[in-house]
Amino acid sequence: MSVVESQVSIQLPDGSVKQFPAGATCRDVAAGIGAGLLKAAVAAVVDGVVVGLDYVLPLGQPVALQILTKKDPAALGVMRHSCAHVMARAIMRLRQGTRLAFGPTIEGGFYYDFELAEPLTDNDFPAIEAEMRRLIALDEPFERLERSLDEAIQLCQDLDQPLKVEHLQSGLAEHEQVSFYRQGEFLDLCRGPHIPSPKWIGAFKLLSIAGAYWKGDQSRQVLQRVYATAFFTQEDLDAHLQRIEEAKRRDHRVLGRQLGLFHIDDMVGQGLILWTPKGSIVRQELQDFISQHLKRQGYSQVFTPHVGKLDLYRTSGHFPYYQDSQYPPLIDRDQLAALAEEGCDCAKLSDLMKSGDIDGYLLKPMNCPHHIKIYQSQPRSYRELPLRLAEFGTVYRFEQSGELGGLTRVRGFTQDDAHLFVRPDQVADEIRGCLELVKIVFAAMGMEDYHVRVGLRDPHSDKYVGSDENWQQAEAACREAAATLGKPFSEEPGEAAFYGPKIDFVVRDCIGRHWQLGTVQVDYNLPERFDLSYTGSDNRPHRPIMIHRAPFGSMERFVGVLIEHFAGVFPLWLAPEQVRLLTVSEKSVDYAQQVEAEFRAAGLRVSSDYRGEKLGGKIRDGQLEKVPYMVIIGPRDAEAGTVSVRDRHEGDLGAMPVAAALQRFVDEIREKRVRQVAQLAPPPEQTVVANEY
RNA sequence: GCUGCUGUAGCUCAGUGGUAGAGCACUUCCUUGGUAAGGAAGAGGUCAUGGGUUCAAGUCCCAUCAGCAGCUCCA
Repeated sequence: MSVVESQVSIQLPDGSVKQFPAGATCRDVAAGIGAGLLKAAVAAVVDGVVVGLDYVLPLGQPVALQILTKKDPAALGVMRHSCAHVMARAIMRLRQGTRLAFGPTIEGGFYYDFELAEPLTDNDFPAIEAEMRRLIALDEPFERLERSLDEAIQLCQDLDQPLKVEHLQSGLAEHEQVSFYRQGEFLDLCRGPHIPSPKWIGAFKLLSIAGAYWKGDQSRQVLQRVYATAFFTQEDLDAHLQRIEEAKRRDHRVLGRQLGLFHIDDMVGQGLILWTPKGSIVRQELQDFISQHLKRQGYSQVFTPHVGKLDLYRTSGHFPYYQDSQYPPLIDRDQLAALAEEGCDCAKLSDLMKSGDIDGYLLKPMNCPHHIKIYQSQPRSYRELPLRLAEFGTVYRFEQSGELGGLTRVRGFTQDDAHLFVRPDQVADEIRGCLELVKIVFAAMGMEDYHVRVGLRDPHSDKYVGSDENWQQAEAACREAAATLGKPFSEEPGEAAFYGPKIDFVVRDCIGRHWQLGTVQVDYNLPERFDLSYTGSDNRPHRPIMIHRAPFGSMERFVGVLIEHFAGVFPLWLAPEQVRLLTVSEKSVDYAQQVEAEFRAAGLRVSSDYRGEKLGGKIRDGQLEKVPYMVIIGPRDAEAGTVSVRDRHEGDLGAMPVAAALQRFVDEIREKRVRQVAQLAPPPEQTVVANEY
């Protein structure tokens, strides 16, 4: 063995190379660099992999090594996972017989899944937190143990941890060696890495409790998941909790009620949105905006009904493929009566419906079948294509009750839908046109924070319709078009629609949830199912290709996301109430009414506050109701023919002639100016370290 | 759909098995004022719904409905 091979050789981030004797750990390296670094060291990165300080460095070839301190985003992830161990240890001490599942680091914190005889509630949090604080104060080190697979299985059996045993036998069966981490009496199967000791856990808090299926499988038992977070300092934790509070305040469900934008009523039904006058204005402005662009791009507006016969959806595939997520069909009254007469039970009825032996109507789950029938209503020539049919079409889907919430997941919603019937040579251009529209919409809202996802077929699933060849063509077309966007995009198998691949636009809301908004989908299958054709220049029939697209997704979801995006402060052109007139006292009401009439005649959405309140109180009310402009009118204004304009963002702008104020408002509306997008302070950076097997 | 929590005035929320509460909003009166809360009085309730326990239930138990968090799903 040469000298080089019997030594550890490392390269530090500054490029310098150092040698250490065999068996050296990352801690030894830190110590070799300096006592200060040794004291500050939390973990290390070796050749790009985050490891603990006790990691024994390999002999031979030099490795890149970086010591992590709490300033490094990856260190936060390591510490949080260690805190998850402390939490699990505390719960096991408080609850005998607790079975451990998984406890990874996630964005913003960590969780741990448990199987317990008696469920935990958040009333248990103080006791758990107190026990955790006690355990942290003991400052016992995290100690790594390596075991062979068989030893590990035996160990977990001895520890009475059946979930860990199962995981070792199934998920980790191909591993020869696995690792455990010990802290005091607590021993847990874990890949690591961990912080050296819990003294690094500066501040933590248990946040919530929820159910989660074992291994994410709906057919397995439900475990209890405890969510929590941890930071190196109390200040960071406080800031984090403050961000959560701030995010709650701009939740569209909260703002929607405060600002009177929409209402959901038990008597109408779950997930069915009632648009109030104010919310309707926002929606109508958006629809008008998109309609303008549709006209420019050569779309034809159509209207179709809310129901269609079952056969239509049998042909399209919606009824057989997605029965569970549809409202049950509406059945012909006489047919139903006749069946009842025969003593037909519900199960039989359901079978008859499936087999097509009785007919009925379905609340439409999608608009495409209706649009297809418009296409088919007359013979089509290649000269007519592309035919672009657009509709603000309302569709109904019976989403699982646990999924519903606010405007973002509902049972009835209106898509800004369109279907393009195109020749093969037009597909690429038309997809690009659709993407262009999406870009226009997002740019108009000042929405920069979205990502593009190309949804492909899951090769292992059989939920898709159509030939392999069609799918390959369509997927290639989507990839190609997405590449022209100039934004990085991800390819995600399993995210395709059942009839074709798609390009989705995904945004994040204020509490970190991701929502799919706009979508563009290429479809070779529905044209085939409906036997669509057009006459080509060769005077022979050809099959068109369909493109489904909805740049807003649905009006409901889009408005919900917009409420949060603007934190309820809409740009002037969208604001339900654009200008509010406030009188300084009742002496100025007559003049204010003249101004009000003038503003209204110019098309502004004006309201007035002529109450006998003091001006400060009226301003406060207007500000809380997020009115973009308040126009204050007092005796001085009546005298001079002016108004005093108060801008929600900038405050008092001073007195100006009525015409000047009007011009300002009209210009801002015409330009659809977006003046301010609400930003939440960014959280401290954390790299999520994969610390679960 | 699953697990857990919650449901009291329009809103935000107190409420110990024994007479239903507060703040804000609302109505009326007083106040007539210049850029984030002037004062007073009044009105407002089937304590989500349906059962049960109890002399007595907003409070304890069960079911249903709905909301929230998460899981699973999302054409």
